[in-house]
Amino acid sequence: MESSFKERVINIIRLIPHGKVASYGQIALYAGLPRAAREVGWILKASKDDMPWWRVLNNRGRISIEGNWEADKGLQRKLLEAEDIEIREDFTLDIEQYRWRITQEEAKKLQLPHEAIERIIQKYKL
DNA sequence: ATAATGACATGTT
DNA sequence: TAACATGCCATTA
Repeated sequence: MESSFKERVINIIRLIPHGKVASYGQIALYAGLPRAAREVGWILKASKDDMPWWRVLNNRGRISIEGNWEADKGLQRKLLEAEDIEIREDFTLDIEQYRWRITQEEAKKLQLPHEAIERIIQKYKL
């Protein structure tokens, strides 16, 4: 089953350009469910082959993959470093320095909910 | 149908 | 700054 929320999340993540990153909550906000950061994680896990999953981090600038994902954790750092993003020893980074911001044109093209647009403007200064 | 879980976020200590 | 609590909501059990 494919919810429109899921499709929006996938489309949004695909817009993140080389060398930029976004947080789970930020993606959820763009997709219209501001408090559904965890769902973005679910979608990433299920569709990691269809999008640049490594450009999505938690809002504290930390690579969140733990446990069984240890292998991918190292891979994520490698992929980010390959895009000239500096990662510290403890897998953290200065997310604000690299945070991607959606453009009005992109938001319009994705037909994001009007509510979402307002929240984006308020929080991330679209 | 209810309860637990999770690649999270935010506010309070 | 870091640990803990609470909120979220789709997915699992």
